[in-house]
Amino acid sequence: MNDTKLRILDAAERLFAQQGFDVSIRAITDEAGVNLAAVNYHFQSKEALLDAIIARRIEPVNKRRLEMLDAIEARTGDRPLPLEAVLEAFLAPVLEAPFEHFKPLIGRMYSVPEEFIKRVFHVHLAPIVVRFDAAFARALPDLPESERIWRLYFSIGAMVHVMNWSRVLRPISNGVLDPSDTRALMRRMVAFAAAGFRAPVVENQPVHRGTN
Amino acid sequence: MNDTKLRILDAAERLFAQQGFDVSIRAITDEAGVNLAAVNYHFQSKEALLDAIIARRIEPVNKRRLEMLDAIEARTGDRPLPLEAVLEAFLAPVLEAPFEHFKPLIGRMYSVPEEFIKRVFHVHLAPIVVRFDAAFARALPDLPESERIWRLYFSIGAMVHVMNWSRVLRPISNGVLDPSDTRALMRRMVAFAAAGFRAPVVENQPVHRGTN
DNA sequence: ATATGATTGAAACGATTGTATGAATGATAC
DNA sequence: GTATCATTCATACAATCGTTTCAATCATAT
Repeated sequence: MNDTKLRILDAAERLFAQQGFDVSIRAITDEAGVNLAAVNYHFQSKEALLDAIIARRIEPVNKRRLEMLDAIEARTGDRPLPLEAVLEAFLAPVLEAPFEHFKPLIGRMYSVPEEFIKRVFHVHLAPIVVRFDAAFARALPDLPESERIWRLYFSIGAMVHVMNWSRVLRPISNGVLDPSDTRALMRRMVAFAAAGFRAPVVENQPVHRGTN
Repeated sequence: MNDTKLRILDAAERLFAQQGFDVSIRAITDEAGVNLAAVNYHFQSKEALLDAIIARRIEPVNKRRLEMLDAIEARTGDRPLPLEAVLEAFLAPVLEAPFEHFKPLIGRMYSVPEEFIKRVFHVHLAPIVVRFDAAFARALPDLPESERIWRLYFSIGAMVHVMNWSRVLRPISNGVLDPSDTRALMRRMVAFAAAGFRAPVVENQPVHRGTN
């Protein structure tokens, strides 16, 4: 790939992750050390640049997620899929992605349902969600569909929230939370989500209010 | 309160919830049917207006959360706090808030850790989190502190994510998810988070990869 | 009725935004 | 070496931004 084009991608990714998606093109080209017009030359517009940045990082992560899921299904045969393994296939490639600014970048992306993000969702996210929902159905055949999808979204929410606050979790928790240990974080999240997925389905009655 | 000031608050809240925080002051004053200069007259700046909008909605919700927690503690005495009830006190006032644009508004707010949102966090959110963390500690006395705080953040993430995507959850789930039934949603989330809180603490070893 | 202070109004400010233009420079093929 | 195409450059454009100014209008108290 062209050198300036790469420099723009890297600089824009860095600034988007640090300051949000409303960084000016001038700030990007300054950071990249290239001319102002280079963005509209190599990409058509600022929005297309953003698409390219997201795609560059999401694609390999999604590829890894599907690879891990394929491996699980291959070695499981016709038996129910192991829930923790499916969760790991869904979470680990994201939480442990080797891209420096991936967490805040994706965290911001997930949380701003503007027009452009709906497009990103349909292109990059929806196929993954559909594929994994089928896997969760195979892991929990007795769980009703709506309950299963709700719990998948709860799990995604936990993941996104940690990505979003990864830079501030340590200070605001007085150092108790350490998001840099991605392996331990992944195990914690898998344990939490797996238990949530296996929770008894709530009936149409008030929640328990008595003793523990 | 002054009429124009109220109209600005309502219009800005509506537009912020619908379009995000980068709505122009002109769009707000047009929507409110007031003069452009009214925003900088009644509030000092656009940022102060945003503070006022957030505070107006968060304060009564937090008040309700603490009331419910107080009631739980009062009727529990020295015994361990009932986990589901504490979760309900934390989640219900948010999920069932009677403000029309509350969900997308708070959803956006939680997910944009800009400078202003750090201030909002310290003013409105941190005291609540500290208070409820103590309650969760009383509900789960054997759960290590770091694990407890992680799981609280996972639960907050599930809540925020649903708030953030409340307007699109139904279409992208083909109508399976219905966020408008806040009572049922609250029960589902309590069941999910409670099970997550009670999950066995993960050891320092790879997650289970074998059969289910 | 008149004075006083609060509020509203129209207009303009300087700064910044994304994008477009056309000349200058670069590299590559013949 | 020269022609051809891709790339870079400085500059300008029109639009929009948050904020300020100051006169006009309103409400209220005396």
